[in-house]
Amino acid sequence: MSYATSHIPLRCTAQMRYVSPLGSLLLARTADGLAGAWFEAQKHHPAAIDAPERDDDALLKRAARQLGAYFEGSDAGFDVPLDLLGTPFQRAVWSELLRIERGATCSYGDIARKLGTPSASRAVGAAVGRNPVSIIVPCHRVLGSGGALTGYAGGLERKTALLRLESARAPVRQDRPAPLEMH
Amino acid sequence: MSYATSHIPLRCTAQMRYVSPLGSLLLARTADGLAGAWFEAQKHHPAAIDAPERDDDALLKRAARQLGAYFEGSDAGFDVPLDLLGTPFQRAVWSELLRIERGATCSYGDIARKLGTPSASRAVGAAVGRNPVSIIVPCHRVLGSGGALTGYAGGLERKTALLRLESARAPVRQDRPAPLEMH
DNA sequence: TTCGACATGTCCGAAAACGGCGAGCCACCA
DNA sequence: TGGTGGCTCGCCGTTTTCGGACATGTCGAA
Repeated sequence: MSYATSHIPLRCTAQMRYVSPLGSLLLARTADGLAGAWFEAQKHHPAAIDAPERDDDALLKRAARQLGAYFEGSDAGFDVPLDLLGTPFQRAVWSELLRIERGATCSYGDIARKLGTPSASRAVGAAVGRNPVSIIVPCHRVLGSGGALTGYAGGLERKTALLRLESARAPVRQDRPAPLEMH
Repeated sequence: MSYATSHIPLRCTAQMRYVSPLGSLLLARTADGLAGAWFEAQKHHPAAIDAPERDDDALLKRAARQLGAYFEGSDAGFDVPLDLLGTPFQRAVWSELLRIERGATCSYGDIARKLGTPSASRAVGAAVGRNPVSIIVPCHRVLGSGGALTGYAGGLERKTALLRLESARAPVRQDRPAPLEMH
């Protein structure tokens, strides 16, 4: 059977919707932790999650609260337990993402080197793109080696907005300052 | 992801071993019912089931008890709730199996015709071979159109033994009466 | 500088292979 | 003749296999 993200929904025990300034997010948890945070209609969004919608779930509520603080500019960070379901390689990549500090960025090749497979930068790109927990697992902090945005499952506009919010010394050209909300 | 039987273990919540006169059976259940009963080392036996071994599970205990009665010759039948995980076609085939009464047999083509796909007898054979719940879902009652045994995931000897136990007017040639246990 | 060729893990679609079949045909024999 | 047994071929759902495509980056050749 495939390892694919499509098997995440099978393990989920509850889900909840959180409305962010950048659009609605679907949060999902397993018995062990937060397993998903997908923008509506983003790439690789799971088809359907066979789990009850629970606005009273403690873990999901905490995640939503911390996301709210994040979007208001707090740099308190996140401490929700995660349950990242994927292949060993993907989990290794996602673990590296968690070590990128707010305001910092790195390249796909940097991660490949840290994992000990320096030629796997392209595979790293694929794995980063499959990150199931947007924002909290900061896949938006990974850029091309030249500083190009190169891609984001939720759309490049959201990636730009997140980096700007984090005051990253963004290698992102901005002709004019744009509002946080996407047009 | 594949529909294959290999995803059954993912849903299982408990397992238990039952020792029958024809060999040891691994019983497994999901939240919804009995999902598997496999002979040791039979064809298509799932690799590993990530669920606790619970000898006190009510549903599994009931299944084991009814299997015990079955092997002692009782014709009380089974009333354990089942959760048969498979493709729509497989589930349709397995449902037909449940309608074959004890002591009766039918052919693969018969089932294909009942399903409205009279030319799919070969596909029926494949589906019957994947039956996850041996004995209780009586896949051993299906023979070739000429009465030949043709196959059994647990081995033809067990198929013969089960039919003999059920006193099916077996189209099975027996040179000499054999004991129920396999040699 | 620019261009092309690779390396790398995983997913996805298409295509081929694989069976717990069964009908039809033919050879062979009383 | 009629019956039997072996062989071939079509059938169809599922599994397996295979070839690209990717949120890239390094290296060598022109």
